Amino acid sequence: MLLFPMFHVGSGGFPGGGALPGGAGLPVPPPPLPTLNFTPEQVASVCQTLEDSGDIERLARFLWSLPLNPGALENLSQHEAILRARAIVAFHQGNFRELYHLLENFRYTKDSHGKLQAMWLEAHYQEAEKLRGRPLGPVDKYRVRKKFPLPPTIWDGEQKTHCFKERTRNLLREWYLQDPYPNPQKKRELAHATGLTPTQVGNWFKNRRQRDRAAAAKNRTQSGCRSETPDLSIEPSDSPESMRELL
DNA sequence: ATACATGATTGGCG
DNA sequence: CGCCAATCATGTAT
Repeated sequence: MLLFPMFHVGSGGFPGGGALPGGAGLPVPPPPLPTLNFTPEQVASVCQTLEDSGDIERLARFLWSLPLNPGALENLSQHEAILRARAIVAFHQGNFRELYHLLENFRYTKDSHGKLQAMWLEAHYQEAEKLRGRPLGPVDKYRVRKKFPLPPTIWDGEQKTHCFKERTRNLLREWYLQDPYPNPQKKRELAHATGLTPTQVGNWFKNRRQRDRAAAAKNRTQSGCRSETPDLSIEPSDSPESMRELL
C-alpha cells in the first residue's frame, strides 16, 4: 500500500502564481495545472493516507491544491475518502457550513459514521457555545443534539435503548437476588435469556451493586445509630425502583 | 427548568 | 481481566 514516492503535495512553488490561501485559485488563471495528473483513485488514496497520519494541515493543503473543474469535482465526490477528508478539513478550519453540507448531502458507509457523527456534534456544540458565551453543560448539549439530529447520511437510525424491557429487568432482578456476582457462564446464560449482550448484563449488575451500596451507605448515615427517623415505610409493591435493596 | 432513573463509560486498583 | 467510584447521557416525571 505504499503509494506515492513523490510527495510534493502542497509544498507550493508554482512558478506563475502568487497563490495565497485566501485566493483559492479562482482569480489567477494557471495554465500548467500540475495536479491534473492524479486520477481520482490516487487522490482518494492520498486523502486516506494523510487522514490516517493525522496531519490535517497537509491534508488541507493537498485538497486546496486540487483542480476545481466542475466535472472533476463530480468525479472526486464519488470517493468517500475525499469527501471525508473535505469534511475533516472543514471542521478543523471552523468552516461549519461547509461541514454540514458535506455531511448532509453525501452518503457515508458505516465505518465513517463514528468520526463524522462526532464532528457533527462537536461543530454544533462549538456554535452553540459561541452563541451563549459560556461552556455548555450536559443538559445544554442534550438540547443541541435534540435540535440538530444526526443526518441519515451518517446515522443508520438505530437508537440506543435507554431502558430495557420490563420482562428483561424482572429476570435480571431475580438472578441478582440469587447471585449478585454472576460468573461469565451465568452472564452468558442471562444474556441469551434476555436478548442482551454479556456486556450489557455485566453493566446492569455493576450498576445494581453500585446503587445498592450507595443506598445502603445513605441509610447508614441518615437514619443510622440514634433511631432519629423510624419512618422507613418500605412498600415493595410500588417502590420507585430506588429503595430496592431489601426486595 | 429541575430532579430523578437508568444504561454506559472512564480511570484507578489489584 | 473484574471490580469499584465517579461521572456522563438521556428519557421521564415533577
